[in-house]
Amino acid sequence: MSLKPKNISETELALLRLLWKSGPSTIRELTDQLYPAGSHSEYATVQSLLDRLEAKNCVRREKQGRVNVFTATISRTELVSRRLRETADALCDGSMAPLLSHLVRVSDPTPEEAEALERLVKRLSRERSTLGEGG
Amino acid sequence: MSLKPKNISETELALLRLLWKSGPSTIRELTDQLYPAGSHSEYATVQSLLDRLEAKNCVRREKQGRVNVFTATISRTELVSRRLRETADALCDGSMAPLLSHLVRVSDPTPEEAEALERLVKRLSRERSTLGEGG
DNA sequence: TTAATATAAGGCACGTTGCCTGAGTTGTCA
DNA sequence: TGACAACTCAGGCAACGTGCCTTATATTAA
Repeated sequence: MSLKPKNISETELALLRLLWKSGPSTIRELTDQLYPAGSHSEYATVQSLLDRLEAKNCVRREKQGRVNVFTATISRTELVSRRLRETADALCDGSMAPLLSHLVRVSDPTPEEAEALERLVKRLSRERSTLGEGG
Repeated sequence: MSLKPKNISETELALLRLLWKSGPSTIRELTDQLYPAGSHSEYATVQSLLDRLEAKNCVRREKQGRVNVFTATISRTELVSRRLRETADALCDGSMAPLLSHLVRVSDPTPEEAEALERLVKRLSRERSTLGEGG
């Protein structure tokens, strides 16, 4: 499983965002948020999207009474990590360093942010031992 | 044009990588690198890919004599930038900060790299005025 | 001329994506 | 009981992207 993390489409991501924001939800709750005027067909659309997200190991369904409650099984951070790695692999020979330096350069850093980064780096050198988990 | 920067596929990216490495090239040269045993059909495949890259404003063709010479019109850095922005928009409400802090955390920094980062940050506070070009 | 090479135009099979229909199941209420 | 609503599941469809290929048309060299 999870040999090749399949791509997640825009609409699927919209559902994940809802799940991250609202926590475990039913199809009905998700449909009402994604398609406020949604009828049966929109409901089925959300179901299809959830089916595919489940196949991609991004959500888990759980029968509660007679309804399914869906929970995100992948975190925002995990997806961020995955996308950064994909970018590094595709464009930087797998190295994250160019991404990092690029971000530092273009992230429109105010003086305070630059300071924060500096603090982050300093904190890093203390916490180094507890890290190393790349997700 | 370039309203919505279209996605660039894996194979298209392979061509861009060649153009970045070798500079302006003919279809023949690109085909020989991408499909070492390539015949007519592979040549046409490369042509299709270049057509699409041209439509996406990623390469430019220029007739030199009777052959077309293709040049990348988008840089690796530009693509990195675009992908980071897409990730930030899709997952972090448009903010680059989470990407940055994530990268700092997971980029498996050795003490030397941490130092380098620190230097980067310091250099940043000096160079800040000359930056701000994001695209 | 013939042969080789470059180009252009167009199509094809396959997978993904967003959306939808139809049928069956379960629960509620008169 | 029967009518009705809501939930679920199976399946399909059109549009698009992608990688690949064929055919036809120039252009050049032998």
